[in-house]
Amino acid sequence: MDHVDRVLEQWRRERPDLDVAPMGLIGRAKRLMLHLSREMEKTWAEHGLNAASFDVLATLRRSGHPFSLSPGDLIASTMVTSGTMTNRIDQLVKAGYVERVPNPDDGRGFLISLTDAGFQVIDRAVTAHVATQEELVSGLSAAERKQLDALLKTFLGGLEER
Amino acid sequence: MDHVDRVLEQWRRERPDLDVAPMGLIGRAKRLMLHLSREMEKTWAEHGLNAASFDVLATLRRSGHPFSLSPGDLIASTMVTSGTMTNRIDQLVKAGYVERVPNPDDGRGFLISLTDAGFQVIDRAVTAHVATQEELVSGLSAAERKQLDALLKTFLGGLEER
DNA sequence: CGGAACTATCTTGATATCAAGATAATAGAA
DNA sequence: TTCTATTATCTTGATATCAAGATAGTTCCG
Repeated sequence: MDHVDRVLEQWRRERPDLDVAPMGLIGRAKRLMLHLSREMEKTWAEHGLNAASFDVLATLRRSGHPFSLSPGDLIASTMVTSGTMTNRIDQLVKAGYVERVPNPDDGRGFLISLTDAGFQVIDRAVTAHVATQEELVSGLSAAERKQLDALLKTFLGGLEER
Repeated sequence: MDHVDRVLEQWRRERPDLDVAPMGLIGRAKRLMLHLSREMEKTWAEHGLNAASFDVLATLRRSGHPFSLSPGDLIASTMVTSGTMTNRIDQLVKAGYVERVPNPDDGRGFLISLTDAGFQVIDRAVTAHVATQEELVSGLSAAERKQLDALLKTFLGGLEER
């Protein structure tokens, strides 16, 4: 009997005409992400980062050498608007973690490039982040993790193929 | 090979020292919630609501007669700060969906009470919302839903019991 | 009873985000 | 080439949120 069960119980009493099973599923997923996000946020904070800055730096880092992507590439990877990305990049430039260099192939744009400091901070942060994630999933057995991952993939696949 | 698989592949190439399996699981859950949230938002918008206002009105509605809770109760249910709740209530008062009445048992506080208009809008909105959720989970079989719900409950239980 | 500690809510100031529009450069058709 | 449509990015204005502090009322100890 968790929080979601109590919510469903209330709805069944008040609106017995509704089938609230999908609400339970989605409600648990939402609440789960809330917990996970808050825990991961702590790890990022230990490295002076937050979800936004980690997201951008990690995208650059994992893209491999020369650790440079256009704002447009970053927007596509991170699913935020252009205004949001401009703001994120401004802050990372101010922190000295990335540089804006003119895009040699397109005079309208820039390439956002990890600095040495940026590379170092994200490499340390991602190591800690992976350890935090391992800790967060430690309540599930290996079999459960595999099963859950497969179900999430199926679910996500149905939504992304539209 | 979905978006998350591509991210993991990049990390395995760049940081083969890291075990990124938990990142895959959490990444899929996050991306799933992003899709689900955006779809549910559309339904709320059709009723002039958003996630915040739906959240408050639904909490009042499912609490049952007399559809009144204190701001403190609403804060506890919705996991937001007091400043956020004050703002949400202000907007709902302005929209005519709730009223602030002095709490007869505690002179410091108020009770937030659904108006008739508020009751009607949330009752219609929640009906549509449940239909949207049913549609969103339709890519999973009944057995898959049950299995997923059980795994999420286990996962969430491990995190909430701390 | 009187005052210290606590509680409920609101206020303030800062931040992140988005949608829509502005700006500047590129690409493609005639 | 030259004009138009498109694209990449930044700017602007509005909104939601949070953390920290202010305010007013309640509780409880002595």
